Amino acid sequence: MSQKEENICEIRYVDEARVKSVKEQMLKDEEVNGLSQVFSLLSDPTRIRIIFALSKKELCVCDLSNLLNLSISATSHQLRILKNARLVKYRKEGKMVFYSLDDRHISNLFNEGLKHIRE
Amino acid sequence: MSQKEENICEIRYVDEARVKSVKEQMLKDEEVNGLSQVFSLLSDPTRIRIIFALSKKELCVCDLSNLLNLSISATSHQLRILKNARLVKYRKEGKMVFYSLDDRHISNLFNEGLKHIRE
DNA sequence: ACTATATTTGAACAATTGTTCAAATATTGA
DNA sequence: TCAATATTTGAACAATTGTTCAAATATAGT
Repeated sequence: MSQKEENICEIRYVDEARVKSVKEQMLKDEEVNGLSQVFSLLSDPTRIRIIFALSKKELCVCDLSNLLNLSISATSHQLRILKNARLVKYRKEGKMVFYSLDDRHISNLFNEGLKHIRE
Repeated sequence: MSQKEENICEIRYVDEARVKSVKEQMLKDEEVNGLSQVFSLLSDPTRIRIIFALSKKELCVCDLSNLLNLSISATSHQLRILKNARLVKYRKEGKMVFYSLDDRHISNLFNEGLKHIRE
């Protein structure tokens, strides 16, 4: 985040008014970080497949692992990340833990992404 | 991507029908990769700010660099990534290069993300 | 209590990525 | 052609991240 001042085009920029105008509308840091976090969560292929699967059905770790052809450990690690971000919730039934989606916004975001790539 | 078979819950999974049903609806690899790429592009704070800025106004590299308080080099690197992904386009005017958004889907995705974090 | 099953967790490793620095292009005006 | 400005590029470095492996919990049945 730190950089030398002389490297930031401080000499003369072309349209000061334009820069100022955009600067005033610019997103707050917390908004930028929030966006970054959500998009990061959705940027991993494994998590994408998990979210898609859970959008269809509630599944236990073992079923998910099988479905995704992924080790149980890796599946669990990713589920924890999604759980911490409150994108999924879980329910215990005996030894098994069932996961399901826990965010009504995420499907919209996800589908908007699908729309984009299918164009 | 490679893992030992015995680690993938091959012994017995609980609801074979459920797994099968989801498996049949599962996203294609290319769709997963496509989604991953788009969300990755949107997951970096600097690129988020660039996209937001360009959604307001066409800007040259120098102006953008100034606006973001980022080195010109770093700005240019990120612009190239966005250009390669066809999210931004550019226009040369003398020594200067002006960038602007080049994807009508991206604003929707972006705004859906904003909706999510603002909830 | 003991065993088997289901899941979680921590450490380590490899791969990816964003920024910096230095050098290279590109364009304009003198 | 020379100097100045605007941008691009490549290499290197640090930081982040996803998977694996091994070990730890947790739960149920015997």
